[in-house]
Amino acid sequence: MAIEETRRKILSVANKLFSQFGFHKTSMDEIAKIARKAKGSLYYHFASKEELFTAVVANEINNLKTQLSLVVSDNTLPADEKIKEYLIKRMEVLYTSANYHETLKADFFEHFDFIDNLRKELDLWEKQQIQSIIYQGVDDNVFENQNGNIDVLLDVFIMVLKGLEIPFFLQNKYENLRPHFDDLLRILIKGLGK
Amino acid sequence: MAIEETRRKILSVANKLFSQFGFHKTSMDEIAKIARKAKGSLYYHFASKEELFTAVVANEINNLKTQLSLVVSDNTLPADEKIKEYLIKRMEVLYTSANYHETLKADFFEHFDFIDNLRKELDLWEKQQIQSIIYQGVDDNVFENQNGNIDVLLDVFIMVLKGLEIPFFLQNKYENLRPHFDDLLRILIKGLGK
Amino acid sequence: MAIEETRRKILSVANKLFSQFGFHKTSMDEIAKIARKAKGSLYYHFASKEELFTAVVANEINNLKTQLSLVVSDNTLPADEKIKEYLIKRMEVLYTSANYHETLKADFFEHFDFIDNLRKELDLWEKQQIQSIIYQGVDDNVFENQNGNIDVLLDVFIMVLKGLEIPFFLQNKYENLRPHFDDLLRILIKGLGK
Amino acid sequence: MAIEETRRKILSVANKLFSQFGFHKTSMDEIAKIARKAKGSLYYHFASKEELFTAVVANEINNLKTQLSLVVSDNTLPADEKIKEYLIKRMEVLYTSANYHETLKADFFEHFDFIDNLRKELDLWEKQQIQSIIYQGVDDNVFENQNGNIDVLLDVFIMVLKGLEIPFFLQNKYENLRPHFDDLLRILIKGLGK
DNA sequence: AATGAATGAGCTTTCATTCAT
DNA sequence: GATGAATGAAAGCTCATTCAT
Repeated sequence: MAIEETRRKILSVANKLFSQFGFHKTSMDEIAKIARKAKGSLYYHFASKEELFTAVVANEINNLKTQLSLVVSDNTLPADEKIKEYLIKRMEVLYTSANYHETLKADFFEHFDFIDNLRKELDLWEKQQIQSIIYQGVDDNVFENQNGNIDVLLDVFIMVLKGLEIPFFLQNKYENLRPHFDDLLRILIKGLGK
Repeated sequence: MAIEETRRKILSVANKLFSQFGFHKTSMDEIAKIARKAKGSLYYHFASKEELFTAVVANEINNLKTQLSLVVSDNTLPADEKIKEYLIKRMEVLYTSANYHETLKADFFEHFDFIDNLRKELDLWEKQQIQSIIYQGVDDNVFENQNGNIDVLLDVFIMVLKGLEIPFFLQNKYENLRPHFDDLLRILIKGLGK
Repeated sequence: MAIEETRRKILSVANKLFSQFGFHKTSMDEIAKIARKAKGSLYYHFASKEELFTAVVANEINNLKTQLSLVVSDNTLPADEKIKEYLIKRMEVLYTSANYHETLKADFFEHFDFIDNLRKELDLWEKQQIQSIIYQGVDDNVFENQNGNIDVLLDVFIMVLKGLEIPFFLQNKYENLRPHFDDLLRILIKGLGK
Repeated sequence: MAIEETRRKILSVANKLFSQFGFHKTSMDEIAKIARKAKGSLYYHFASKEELFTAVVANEINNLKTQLSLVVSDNTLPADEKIKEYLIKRMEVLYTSANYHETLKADFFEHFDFIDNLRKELDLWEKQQIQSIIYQGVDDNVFENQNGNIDVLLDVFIMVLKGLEIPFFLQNKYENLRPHFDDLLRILIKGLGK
């Protein structure tokens, strides 16, 4: 119990600091001080700064998955609305998952290889989810069949989806652009739809 | 002349290293060593590491603007094709502008204020270019009038545009996704179009 | 215990080097090397070079206060002899407090604000001590009442007192001038006295 | 002419900057920039930073000597008033000779050997001046003969004189203490006098 | 399980000085 | 006489990591 408590405390403080100041500008020293733990303790629980950061990000990815699963498995929604819900929920969760942004930094920008696996796993998982929605949409005659070339449609959609992470969240334009959400989705769905 | 040569050499080496290793992992020491200049010389020409980085990015932004201007001012293209060309050219230039990616890091990620102005200026400039294309498209009856609410359309388009920077280039998926370009554009244009 | 040992070792080496070469010409590198500690260790114990220097000076000031207190509280001495003893003891202690001289540099010369507080505190403390001696002297009818304007007398005396720090010690003229001490004091006391 | 003009300009700017920021915190770069001269020009006229500083100080010492000579050679004054005038004039000139203070720093504190000669020369010169005043005073029966031991009296007086440089000027207490001047002098003269 | 003192490699930056022109 | 580009040694400081306890 005590050990779990310490680990949790460290993770919690690390989460806050990494998201506030970024990976580089957050030092192990500061995490230790704010968590009221010895610096050595951080290394007892996490082999390195990178591993600590990875653990923090893993937490948020799990949270994102949980939330999105609820949408995907909601069978009361038609495919076009479901994909809209998926997008909105995704944005909302990411908006509060500050460290996932750090993942972006790490993965895209800083060439932090140590985060790669988490990213790739999530990418794959999301692709599967959206695939299932699109298949549902094609089955239900909501989406165009795309001449059977659904994989391309899927790739494009994911591409846009992930692309939106940046302007929406990293630039802190969520509030500004939230009102345009419907327009965006209309255009995307129209592009997808029959 | 000699001074220009030195400056160019430093910029050139800095460009290569920054794009290869990122801002943080590139040290002034290494830039100096590879450029075969004294470390002090870097500081003679650039007041700080940040200023050197800024100069590198400014170069690439100017290059990007020059290339895009050619597309925008090409009056032989209809609006829908012009916007397609704009997007493609943008991707191509960015693909070879490795340090613009560093800008992204700087701006989005590390909150490097010193790059802010360059980014904002470019954002504004691009918005104006695309605005002119969309207006042309509405005038020529190629795009829907959007009930006169062209600004929203503009915001959404730019949002997608900028969002695409990430998955396409920073993940080095350019080659993978290049074949899907037409599909993406079809969907986007269809979303925009009448 | 170990930590105290390390701290003391650093302080001791810093004391020696600062007094020998001055604040500027003593580098943290050299202190570390001579103390056989890692440079990082200096920064573990002292946040900055300035703080280390301040700690060194604080030590000497405390020592000075302790020594002078013995004189002031010695009630077997009449005021004129006590003030003479005070002056002599002051000179003697300062003569071996090489880094207090650095304080002078810091305070007077280099305008090092970070030493200001220590200096001011000491100034105030000394003023109080001497004030008590002079009051005693006036009470005991050893010193002239100065028409009740003792503060002026006090200021002048302290002025001379502090002024003497320089020629006596910083110019290493202690040995040369030590023999003239009695003459100096005779003149000063005569100036003060009835 | 032009060459003299350049030299003068450099000296003038150096004087201002050294006195404002001190020797260490004034860089050759800044002197060159403010003097609107190339850095290389400073080295054409002065072999090193130290030599430039020395030249600046030499100027002020000459000025001090000139002013004090006027007092010493004024034969209308009795010795006690002359010594008072000497002290006052000395203070006044020093108060406006900011770089002489730097000399003090350099000589006393920073162990700048390169300034030593100037200091020693001035010390000797002043000792001669004051000696002549005291001899005049003894001759005129204004000062006590001190049992023929005038050298001691001389040393003590110079000691106090130089000691006063610090509290009066370097601590910027000139204005504060100017009103106490008469009291100080009264005490000193009383100590010296019959 | 936890501590925290100690480490050392690495960083950016400063600046007096040199020298070809 | 004057320039200013170039130098390189040195400085203060940071921080992830280790390890004896």
